[in-house]
Amino acid sequence: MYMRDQQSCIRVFEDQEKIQQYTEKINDFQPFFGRLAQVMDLAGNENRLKIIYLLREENNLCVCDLSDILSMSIPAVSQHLRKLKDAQLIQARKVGQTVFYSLREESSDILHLILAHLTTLQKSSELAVSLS
Amino acid sequence: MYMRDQQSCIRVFEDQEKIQQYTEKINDFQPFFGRLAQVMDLAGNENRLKIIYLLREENNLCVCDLSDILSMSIPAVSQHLRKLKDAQLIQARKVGQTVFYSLREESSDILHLILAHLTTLQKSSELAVSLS
DNA sequence: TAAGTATTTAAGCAAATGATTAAATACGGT
DNA sequence: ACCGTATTTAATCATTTGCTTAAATACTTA
Repeated sequence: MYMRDQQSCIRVFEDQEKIQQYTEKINDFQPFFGRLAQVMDLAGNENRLKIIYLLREENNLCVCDLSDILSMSIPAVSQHLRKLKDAQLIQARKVGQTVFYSLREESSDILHLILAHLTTLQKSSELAVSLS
Repeated sequence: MYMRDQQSCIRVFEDQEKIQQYTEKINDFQPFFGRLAQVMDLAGNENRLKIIYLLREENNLCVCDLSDILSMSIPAVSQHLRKLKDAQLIQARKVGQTVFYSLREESSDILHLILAHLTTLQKSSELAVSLS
């Protein structure tokens, strides 16, 4: 009498073909899922999301500005900016001793969708307020 | 001679008014940032992103199906599903001893934008392949 | 070249994450 | 009632995250 592997699926009624089809699809588009998940993960931190938002609103903010607006320490902001830069979502431009950050034009398409969505939410919220 | 707080900003040339304006804006829309970051964070895990994608393609998949397709252990899948359910992004329907999961209609708007974007990437990728 | 300012980097740490394994629960058929 | 199947839950653990503090770097100006 052998011990069954409790961790795997046993069910009889499964659409083996459909499973196979999706397995392939997932594999084929693996790079998309990887990059997309990376961007979402970065935007999934509230402070980082705010940074992204602010950089879109005002395209040249320095570390100090972000620190003031978000009430975060300078190193904390700097470390978030580094991650965003490593992922090619933002770029830095140094002027004197000040470093201005901005969104990269070629940053992820999905980032622009997200930002556009945020703006939509804001607009509709402002409308609601102005009507009340 | 007092010790200056190295952690805060000192600069003279700052647009105090702009800083103030954005500080308020960020505060006003805090709930949006919170929810949006939550959704992005959930979608920011590659396996979870794939689960979301699959649930959109095939609206009734059980834990076993997802486990098979993604080559993940059943408990791992189950725990991801729990997080998505807690965040109101998906729902469960029990039939016998099988639990079918599906995207909630009222799930986040941004989730649909993201999925639509994924589909777009796929389509253009398939087109590229078919032309080559 | 010394002092001040803006930023980055490094080290340390508490908390969160995502998996694994084992046990519990729920339901169906015999 | 018992056994098998589907799923969840709990305990555990290594890894990652995001902050803090302190030190290093870079640039400006007196």
